[in-house]
Amino acid sequence: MEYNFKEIEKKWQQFWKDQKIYEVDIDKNRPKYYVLDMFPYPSGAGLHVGHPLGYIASDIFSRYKRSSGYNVLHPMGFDAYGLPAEQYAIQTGQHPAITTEINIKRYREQLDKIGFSYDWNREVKTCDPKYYKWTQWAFIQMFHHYYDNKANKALPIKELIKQFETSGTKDVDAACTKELSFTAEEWLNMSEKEQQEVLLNYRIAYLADTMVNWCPKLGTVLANDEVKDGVSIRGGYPVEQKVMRQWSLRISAYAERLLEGLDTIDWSDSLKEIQRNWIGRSEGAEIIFPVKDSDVEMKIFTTRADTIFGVTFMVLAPESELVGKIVTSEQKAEVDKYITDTKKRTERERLSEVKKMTGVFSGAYAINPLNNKEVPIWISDYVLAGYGTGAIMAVPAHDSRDFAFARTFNLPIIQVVVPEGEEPADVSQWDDAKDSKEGYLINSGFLNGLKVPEAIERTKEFIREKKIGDVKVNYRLRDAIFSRQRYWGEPFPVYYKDGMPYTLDESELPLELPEIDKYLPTEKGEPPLGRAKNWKTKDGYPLELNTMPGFAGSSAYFLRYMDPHNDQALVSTEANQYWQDVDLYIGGTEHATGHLIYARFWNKFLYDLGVVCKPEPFRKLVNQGMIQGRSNFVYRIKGTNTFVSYNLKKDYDVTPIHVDISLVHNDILDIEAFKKWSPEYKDAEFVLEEGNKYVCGWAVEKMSKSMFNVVNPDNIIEQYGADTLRLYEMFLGPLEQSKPWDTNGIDGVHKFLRKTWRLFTDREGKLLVSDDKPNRDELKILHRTIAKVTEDIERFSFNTCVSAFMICVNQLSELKCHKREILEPLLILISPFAPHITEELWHLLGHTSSIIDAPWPKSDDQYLKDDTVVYPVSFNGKMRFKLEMPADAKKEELEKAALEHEAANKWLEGKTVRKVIIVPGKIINIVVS
RNA sequence: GCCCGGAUGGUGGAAUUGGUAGACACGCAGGACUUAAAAUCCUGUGGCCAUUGCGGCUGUGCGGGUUCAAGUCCCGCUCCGGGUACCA
Repeated sequence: MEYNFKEIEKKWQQFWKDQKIYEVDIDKNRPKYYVLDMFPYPSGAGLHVGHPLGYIASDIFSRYKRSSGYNVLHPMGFDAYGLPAEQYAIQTGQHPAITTEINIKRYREQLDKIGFSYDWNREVKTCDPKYYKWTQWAFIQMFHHYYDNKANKALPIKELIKQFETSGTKDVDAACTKELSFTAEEWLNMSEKEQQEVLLNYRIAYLADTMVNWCPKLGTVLANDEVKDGVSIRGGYPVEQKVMRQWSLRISAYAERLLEGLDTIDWSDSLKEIQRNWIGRSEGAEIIFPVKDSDVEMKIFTTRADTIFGVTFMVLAPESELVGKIVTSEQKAEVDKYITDTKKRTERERLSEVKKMTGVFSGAYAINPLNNKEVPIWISDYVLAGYGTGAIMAVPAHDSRDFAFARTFNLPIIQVVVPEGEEPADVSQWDDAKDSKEGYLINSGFLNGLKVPEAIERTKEFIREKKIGDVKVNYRLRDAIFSRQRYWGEPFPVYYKDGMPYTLDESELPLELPEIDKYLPTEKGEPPLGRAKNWKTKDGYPLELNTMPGFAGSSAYFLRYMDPHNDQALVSTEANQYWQDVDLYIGGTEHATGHLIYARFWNKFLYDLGVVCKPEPFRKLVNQGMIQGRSNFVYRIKGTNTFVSYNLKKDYDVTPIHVDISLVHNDILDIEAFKKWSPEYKDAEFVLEEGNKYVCGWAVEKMSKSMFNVVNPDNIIEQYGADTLRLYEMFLGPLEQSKPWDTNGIDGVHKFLRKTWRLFTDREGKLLVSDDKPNRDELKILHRTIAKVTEDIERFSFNTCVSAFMICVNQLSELKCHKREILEPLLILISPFAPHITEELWHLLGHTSSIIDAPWPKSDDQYLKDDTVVYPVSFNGKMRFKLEMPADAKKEELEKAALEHEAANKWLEGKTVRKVIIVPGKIINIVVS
């Protein structure tokens, strides 16, 4: 009987399902281990071979941990809300819930065929009301909490109200949108509406007028991580800046904790670095510059307070509130025009014209508090309203943007830092600002002669003494815009009374997404929910029309898996205490600045509330590399329907066109199939090369439908089986590396499985396995494999595990070893990688329970050591011959044996031995000259 | 620009702490079995030179260095990939 993967895989997948093998529960007698995959967004295209890479790795690890005695939680679900389903709904009128359900079903079928050990009983879908009830619940909690900087955690907003009632803002130190100042009396005299407005300034989930990324084409605002290079990540549509009243989450309050937490978790350095950059902590000073002939003060943030004597002008962001207060009547017209002009520029235009400086003089002057000099205040969009105070002191000599601005508008430049080993230079000769990280100060009054770090300290002291500013830490991380003007997302549990937002009572959750007639904004320009009939509370108050963004549903799903059917809480204390946190999270690095920040924030908030017991949700995180596609091209001669083969194309003017890789084998085009592929090519003609072949070009690109290079796992499974797919994806190379999909090596791993099979049965299907005692050689092969594979799984080196299996099976085949004592442990080792074939053989050996619960074999040291060591003997570092010696040979014996070996003569002749280096068990190196 | 990765045969890759570079697999070449094919098995396979034999030289992107010994460590570059960018 040959290895029949089709029958075997179907049979055992059914068995696992029937026996509920993968369902887990709290078991206090066993340690827990939580292995999580980033759940997929179920797109219409289905899974391609890139998706399962991480899933296979995590599945191997889960099975390995389970076999090692852990109670393993390994769940899966679907990130089911999102833009593509809604865009599709707009085009077809089909309800996104229907397409989403169809796509999920297809994903599920594809996943099931690969043989994953998911506990599907714990499946979550973010669009399921039973699930999003808890997304809404968390939002309500955020609405009713504020961030207390003294306690350094979220506290109930009731506490803040109490403080307002007794002492106003006097002792309040809370994260807020705008610094407010009022007395208890003033607070008590405010109307309810005014009080609510004040509270929004402190709530962790708050509504405020903020500068947002507005994408007209998608008809919605986007968060910072959803925009790149001035266009939306989904769809690539232009994005502009606009002030809108939007929900935001005060994630910036957690910036420091999000940064510090990185030091406590086991993530790749690159991922941590991306998050650190995104959080963007910078230490500096806030300094107040009074405005001349006015009581307005200009507060600026700088990391280089020491260069303050080099300030020759100030710059305000066009959006800054100060602009209106300081602009002089003579300059007003010009300033207004500039502001209108900058508003019209899209984010993309701003970015593409980085080098071109624009700006306008405000007419006002600021006074440098250190030397009392007057400097002009300019307005320019190179200063961002959202960072720091939206105003800067410009030091053109040492900042290239300020330098460019000064040159454009002919403003003076004063050098204040001279780099080590240089002389003060003539600034008019410079073509860029001078680096000022190291050096000493000049033209700087009391700072003259000081080194940069000393000067920074002195300036800070001075600022504090004179009370003209303060030392301050700034973060780049902005609050997360949380509203989307979209249909297919979680509704906010919010209604409006007198224009102010209030949350629904928890008992009214979930607030279900209503049906609407069209998935488009209303005529009045309201979001799609404006079309819903009766979209109001039972008391008649209108409900929020925005929905939540994609990251809402994925921010706490890892907690829900711990207790997915609980309708009383997001997660019970008992379940959370047991499962605690994710021990291993595998997923792509593309979520570094989105999901992985939001989820950490969300978790920390719940930690502050005492809902969860761990401050960090993902203890270890491994990024799997991308599997890229290998695309093929045909070359059409411009203006014709004639295609020219790859090696002849240089003689023609051609356009490369992607061709579906299923029409190409080893880069040779199947011409007939190509003609049938599209009516456009029915009458195509071809210029062929030698052998009448049409050779295609190729490139490694992203795997995507539009490139016609998608490889579907179902086809591979059909041809080779799931076990081969699993092994091959691992064999391809290190998990974390990106690599193009190429089926060239797949025969090798398939052959390996057949070879493994043949250790157990002969051609007729008769079991060959015997109960004979294994000899030392066989035990050595086994135990070395156990040691190697165990170690390699622990360090996520799955590709080397596969080669270790191959070596082991090759050696056992050579020895014709069919002994149970060897083969049984070997099966267990292979089972996490190839669960189906090993389950079949396991049962053939007479077992009746699943191999997944067979205890992981332990290697025995006595088989790992050899009695002898084959020493490489080198002369001056070059290996010349090998010498077999007893493992316990002394250094002197080794030296003697090496020097007396006959092969050594040749290398010793006419030379003097200077030194002999012996590393026992490793190497002998003889230094001669 | 800045930050982080990476570069090893025809190909994917291995070498975990500085200690035999190229494991394992693909591909290729030759052979066995077979009427034939498939399947399977065996041999060879970095380059150059010598092949009558032992063998020798060279070789991990480039240039230098440390060391008895460097793919691995240090310095300087080149190229590729990723992140980020008027962040003061």
